Amino acid sequence: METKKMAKVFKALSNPNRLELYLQIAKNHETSYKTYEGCLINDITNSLNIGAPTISHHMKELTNAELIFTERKGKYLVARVNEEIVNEVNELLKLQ
Amino acid sequence: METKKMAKVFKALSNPNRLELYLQIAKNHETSYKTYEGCLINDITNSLNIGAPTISHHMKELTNAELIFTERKGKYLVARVNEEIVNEVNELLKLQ
DNA sequence: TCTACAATTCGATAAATATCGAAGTAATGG
DNA sequence: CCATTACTTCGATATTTATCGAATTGTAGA
Repeated sequence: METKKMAKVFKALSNPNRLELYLQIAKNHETSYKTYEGCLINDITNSLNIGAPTISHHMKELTNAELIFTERKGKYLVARVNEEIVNEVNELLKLQ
Repeated sequence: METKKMAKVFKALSNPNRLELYLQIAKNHETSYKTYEGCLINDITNSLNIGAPTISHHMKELTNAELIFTERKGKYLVARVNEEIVNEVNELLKLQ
């Protein structure tokens, strides 16, 4: 991948609250690997110390960097990590 | 590592020019693994399309995020990646 | 249909940031 | 010493960004 796109991914992870948001989405990915339906954003909103508009903004950034996919389930928003791009990041940062 | 420190690392990599700078330092790390003395910043300055003051600023950001170590060799500045922190980043991003 | 809840949009604002040119420092080699 | 080269510091600026409150949209359930 080109540097510019990668930089965008890193920028998406560069804000503490947004990184926390991403990590919770990724964590949920792990814990419910088999029956994975996605992570409920509403749960995260209640645990992070920022308002809903800001969460919404951060979600857009993560989506825009293609780190996650989102989908509406009824009145809830669910998110899943984009494994492919995360693997690319890991490749880029791997030493030797 | 705490999220806040990690976010700082990602922020350091979030600018295209600075990411390029880091990647060149990391690449030099690979190619001269045995006899590694560090990467000459002057070579990079000539290959990137930004001025010396900006390079200097970016170097400070990378250093501040502890992604690299720098050392003066005569009139040149040399840099080496901080393997430890890069490994931590990889751990954090690893899926499952 | 009314209420409650989840999420988004909008507009505003304070803070951070990338970049530059000019001037300064420091080291090298004549 | 003097000139050259490498890098840093400073001050300025235009742009981006994180966050908020208020208002809005959308969904579910009574």
